[in-house]
Amino acid sequence: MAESDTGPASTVYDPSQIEDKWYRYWEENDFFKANDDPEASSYSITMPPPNVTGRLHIGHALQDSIQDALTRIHRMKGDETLWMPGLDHAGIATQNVVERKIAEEDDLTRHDLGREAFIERVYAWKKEYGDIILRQKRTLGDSCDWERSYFTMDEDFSRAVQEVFVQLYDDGLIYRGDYLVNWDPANETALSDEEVNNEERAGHLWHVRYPLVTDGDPAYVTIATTRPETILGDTALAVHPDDERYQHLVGQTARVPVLDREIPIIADEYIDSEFGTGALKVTPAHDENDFEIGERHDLDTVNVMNPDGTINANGGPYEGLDRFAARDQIVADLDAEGLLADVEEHTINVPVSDRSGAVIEPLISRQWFVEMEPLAEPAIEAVRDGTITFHPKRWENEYFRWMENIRDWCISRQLWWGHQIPVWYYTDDDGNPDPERGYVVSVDHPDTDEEMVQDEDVLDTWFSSWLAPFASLGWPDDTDALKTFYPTDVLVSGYDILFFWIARMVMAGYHFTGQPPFTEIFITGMVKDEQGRWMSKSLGNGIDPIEMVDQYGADATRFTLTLLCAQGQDIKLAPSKFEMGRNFANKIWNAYNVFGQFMETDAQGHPTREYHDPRDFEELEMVEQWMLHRLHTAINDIEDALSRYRLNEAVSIVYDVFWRDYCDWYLELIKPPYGESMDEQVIARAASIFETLLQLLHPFMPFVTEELWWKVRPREEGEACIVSDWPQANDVPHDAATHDTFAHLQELISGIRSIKSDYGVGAGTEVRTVISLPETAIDRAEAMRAYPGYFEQLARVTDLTVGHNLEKPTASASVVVEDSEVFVPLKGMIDLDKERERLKSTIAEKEGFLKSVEGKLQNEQFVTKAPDEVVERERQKKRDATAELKRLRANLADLEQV
RNA sequence: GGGUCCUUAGCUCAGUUGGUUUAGAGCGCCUGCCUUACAAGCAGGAGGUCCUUGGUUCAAAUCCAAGAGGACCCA
Repeated sequence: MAESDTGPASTVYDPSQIEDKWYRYWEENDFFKANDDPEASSYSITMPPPNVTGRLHIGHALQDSIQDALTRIHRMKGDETLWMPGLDHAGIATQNVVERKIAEEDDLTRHDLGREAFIERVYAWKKEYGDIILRQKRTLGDSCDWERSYFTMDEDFSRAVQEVFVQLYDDGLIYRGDYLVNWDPANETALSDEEVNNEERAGHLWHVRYPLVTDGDPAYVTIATTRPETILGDTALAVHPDDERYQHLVGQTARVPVLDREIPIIADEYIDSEFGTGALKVTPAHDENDFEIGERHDLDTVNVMNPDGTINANGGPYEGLDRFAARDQIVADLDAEGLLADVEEHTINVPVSDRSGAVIEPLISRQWFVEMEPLAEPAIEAVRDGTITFHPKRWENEYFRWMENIRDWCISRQLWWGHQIPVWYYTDDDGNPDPERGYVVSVDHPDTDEEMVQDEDVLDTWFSSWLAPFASLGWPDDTDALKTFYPTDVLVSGYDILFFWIARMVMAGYHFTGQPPFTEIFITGMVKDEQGRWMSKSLGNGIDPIEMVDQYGADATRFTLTLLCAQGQDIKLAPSKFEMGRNFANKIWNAYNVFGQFMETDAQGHPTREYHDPRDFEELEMVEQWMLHRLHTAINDIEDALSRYRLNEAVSIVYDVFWRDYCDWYLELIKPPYGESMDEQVIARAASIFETLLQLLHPFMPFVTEELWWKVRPREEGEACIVSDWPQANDVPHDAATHDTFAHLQELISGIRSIKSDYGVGAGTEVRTVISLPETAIDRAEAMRAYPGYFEQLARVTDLTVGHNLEKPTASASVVVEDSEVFVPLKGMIDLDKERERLKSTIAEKEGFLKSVEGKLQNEQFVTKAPDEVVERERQKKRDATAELKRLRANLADLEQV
């Protein structure tokens, strides 16, 4: 915070004074509520349901800022608008945090508690953190329909999940089997391919000698492995059939080192003769490629690992050792026995659990899978034919690549927290599932006399959240909510969950509803820290959005994030960035006072009477006409930016028109002299334009705009900014000719200010100014004569002479603006050398410009091939520059004579 | 190994389908201002081989190719 020694007149905007008040007001008036009305023109967004593991992070704030802006815009446009909130149970992540909590607080494991008691603890956690997150979203100003809020473990939602499982099973798309899966030994559960990341790590390539059973030369086959512990599960050695080095060995038998088990030597095309020694050990139970080789050659499958990553009884002497301890021990033993031929440094790709960070073990396990290819087909087609569009478009490539190479989805998890799989087993006498007797797939307990037990495992979290767009609206029932709001309009999310969630939702949408879940996909960049690193708890470099709201205000936080979010680029963020938004909110707040201080208001600051019909724009001053034209243009530009999902552009347009045009020029000019009052008509128009600007700003800065909305004129109860009509460009009068004249005048004023600054004449010092125009510029001259006050107000020009082809007064500084010349007599203050330098540098600049324009025009190719309008534009530039140069040189020559 | 993105002012980044002056913003910097809305502000300034090299074109920050550096995704 900068220390402030400002006087009592200083009014600093304090967001904390008003934000809660307005949020409560909006909620109490049901403004966020969407009505089911299948006939209505509707707009809907499914909020990516945050998971209940923790607090909101800055990425949520970014995505919410965008979604809420879209929501508010469409609400103002009169659409029946629904922003659908929800919470995700986040199976494995939530189970992890609760396990950690009970370990820390009570020194218990979930097994100590038992399933039921543990689930109770998870629900307690969910209650606490779910509430925190929803409260935090309110703090941001999210205008979602909270009454519809769902949780993926709710009864209704769970029912949808179970129905989907049954339906897919009936469709023949769910199957169960023993396959090699990604096993997370820390969580002791299977994971999907998407939950596994490959990391490059420094490792070793151990060359190991496998003794041949048959005597002879050589006595060994040497293989290379990166995971010696898997030697325990070897069931063959393999070489390439064309590899001459090994052909004679095929069909022989080798001995597994350390264990002394006998295994065959086989030939398989898969072997890469170039890698390692060209001979491969085959461990079907612990390697995907080996598994396939095993299938082809009908090899034994020996699993040597327990679910917790320790070696099991098949590992003989190594039983009970952790896999990495076993690795070290085996290497040591091999070395001792002289079976370790070589050790190389080797970079290996290690699969790592996205959740626990543990090294993943490929393990054969009985799991449930979804066959994905049939689901992918319509999802691919929808993007291909443009039914669904990505913004930015390039993400389509990622989507296609994944969809077209899709692999079956392992959906069962050996966890307690989640949707229990709707599969029921017949039991044996002890009440345990009897594998011989089979199972029934059913949402409810099958309708039989005997007791059946449900599958203990739960479903992958994403197997529920992929249903969000329709399950949140009541599917599988054919509800009015579904009819009104489904398909939804746009999905806003980060690319980190493109496959996990977004792509799967498209598949689910088509398969279960026959429709796309949404038609636009807005992919945001990710928020990184100042150095471009991912924000993480371990690095402690995260930015807490709620802290930012406390410090800078929700409006500032939202504004800044939206402004920085350009077309899917990652955002490097530092807390200081929010100053931009805070300063802007403060600017808006203070701008109101310019005219607001002259309004008659009640104790709340609300006007007590209507000043003017805001649509009556008769007899406008030049600056007012100019301002309206700027506003008109801005509305059009914003609309255009929004249609292309360029929210950062929209925000930047409204920022500029508010600050640069409305505040810097318009307000400065309508401000009355000290002590005088403001004309009522002027107040009314200022308030009216301000009102429209508030509406344009509202979707991005809802609080400060709502607060001021009530201060610009008397309102009926409920006539809030949030539900006001979105501004239409054509409702704003616009006159391009006046606009141009004023724009020219702005340049002249800037010129005068520039001269004053260059000569150290205080901005407040009064000066005389002569403006010379060509005879043809009669209208412009008249306009300037009509508004000498503009020059006085903005440049302290107290004596303005406007004429045609006027003489330059002696000892004056000059600027040339297009066809106009501005002379500021500065008797006694002018420094001739300095003025010469000024003019010379301007001339040099202009000459360079003229030269480049002439270069183009002298190019015959350009003149013949470029479009006429482009050539004409260049010719105009040449004429203008030539004329300006003439005046500049004349001014210089004039100086030389002194 | 395959793919995507990024490289523009001291810093962080905008820059639509190539042509609006010789490229913009915020922050920072320099000068002057507590000018009765705002010092979280106002006015005026300085500051750029648009990564490099080729190519396409009348015209390239923008399109194409190669290279350099960085980030990410997939295998």
